[in-house]
Amino acid sequence: MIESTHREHGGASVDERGDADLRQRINTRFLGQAAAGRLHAVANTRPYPLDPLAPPIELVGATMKFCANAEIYGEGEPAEYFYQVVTGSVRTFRVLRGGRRQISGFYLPDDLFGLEPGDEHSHSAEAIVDSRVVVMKRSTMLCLAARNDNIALQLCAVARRELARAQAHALLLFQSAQGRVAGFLLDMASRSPQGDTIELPMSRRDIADFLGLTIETVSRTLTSLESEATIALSNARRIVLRNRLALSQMNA
Amino acid sequence: MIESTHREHGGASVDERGDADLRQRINTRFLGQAAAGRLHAVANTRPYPLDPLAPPIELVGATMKFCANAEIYGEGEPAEYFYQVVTGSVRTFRVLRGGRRQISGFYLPDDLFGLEPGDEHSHSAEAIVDSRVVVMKRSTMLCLAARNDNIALQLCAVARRELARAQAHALLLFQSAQGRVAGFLLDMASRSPQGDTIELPMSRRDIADFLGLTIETVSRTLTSLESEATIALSNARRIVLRNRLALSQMNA
DNA sequence: CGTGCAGTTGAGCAAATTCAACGCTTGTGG
DNA sequence: CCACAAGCGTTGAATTTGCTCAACTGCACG
Repeated sequence: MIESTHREHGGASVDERGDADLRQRINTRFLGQAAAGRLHAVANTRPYPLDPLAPPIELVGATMKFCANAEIYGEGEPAEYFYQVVTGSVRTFRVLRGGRRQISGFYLPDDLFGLEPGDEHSHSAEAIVDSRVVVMKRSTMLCLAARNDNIALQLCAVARRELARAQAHALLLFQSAQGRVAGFLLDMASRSPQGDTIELPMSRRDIADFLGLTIETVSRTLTSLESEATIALSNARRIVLRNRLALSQMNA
Repeated sequence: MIESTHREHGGASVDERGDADLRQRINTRFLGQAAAGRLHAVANTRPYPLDPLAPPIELVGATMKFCANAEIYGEGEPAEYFYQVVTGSVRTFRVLRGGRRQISGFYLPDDLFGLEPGDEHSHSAEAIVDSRVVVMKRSTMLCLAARNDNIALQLCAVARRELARAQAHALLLFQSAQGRVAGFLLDMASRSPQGDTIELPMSRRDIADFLGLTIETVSRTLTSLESEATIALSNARRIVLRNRLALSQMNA
């Protein structure tokens, strides 16, 4: 009964094998979530049909589904879990004074996220498109880490990777609009399974809020790059890199 | 003989208790350093008199002295050590295409630095003013960590703090010139021992390269803040916060 | 066949950079 | 002691960049 309720209202579902505590938390979280309607995230938050297939549990945790724009966690909440994208994609962000939004990272399949410097989330996380996410209890991981040095060091490695990502982001923000877009495209391409073809899951607004630009500037920069034959825009969400060298020269 | 050589040419010295391996490395490093003369860091790199007093070793390591603008480590070098500021201050940075420089962080007494995501330094580090720095061998720390879970978790904590710092930096870079300067001042004040009075160790160029602005914009913004009575500039390197509220409103 | 949303394009404007000059302090040498 | 060069910081004017506001296109959905 509880499960059917959150399926109708929450935009998130948990596979059957999740433990009771986790399910409880998920229900309390997502019952109130659809009504939140935060900035830029009001549309398309509809119930999502429960996937009958249980996806493989990659680590200690349960797999959850989030439909597009559903909140995974919110800024200020206690950071009790780690997350890993299975399918789909996720954005993490903060909302600044004046309603502006800073997206701090995009997470694609296999990426880990939710590792916060403190005990509570300094960012919010939302699914960009319908996504499956593995949820791991942080205390369980730390408990394992206490018994297994290797896991502790792996956690360390995750933190360091996240640090590298944040530094790369700062590097992007140092540059001109063209440099930022070029760097973003190169990064996305390096994470894309299809080499030079990028399938963007996120909107222009997301890109703009990640790069610290306006959607107009992002759009103009992309069309300018296309007119120079540096990239090709098959459609708005599908970009092919035609001249990586030119892009890297704009970036660094 | 080796020691006298590096004292004359290197701008760095190591206290007597440093182990032989460390001394060897330091000598090879700093013999060639004075001639490097990198961007923005050519002036005032003279020999520094050896301090006869051995400062307390706070962690597993040796204390070294660096005179103003001396290089502590360089981008691309293997990251074999962690560092902690004892006195003075340190900047870490990368040099971008076109000769621009991105300062990624300022480190004041007690701050740890040199924790890199990979096995080699992704940034360079330089003393801003004459400084004393504790140097700890990374492998020693990791070895300790392997035997002591607590140390492993502490290393994790350091990484997470560094992550928070990088995220805060990205947040700064998202804002207007005024917002960046305001955020910078608030951060420096929060790390200052004297409350509202900030004694800046770094030049306008350093600040500009940290905030992604030009020195002119930094200067203009500061004088503008002073004319609004938000801050007072006793002299160029000494700033007093007069209206923290106004600053925080500009920042977030 | 509208309606609504995402994306693009254009014109005018504000913000920050560039280029240039100037003041202040400091250290050097006559 | 003064003259003077060198750095650092500030100020001004012109230019460039990216933003704001607005219109318009294309596509998906009902």
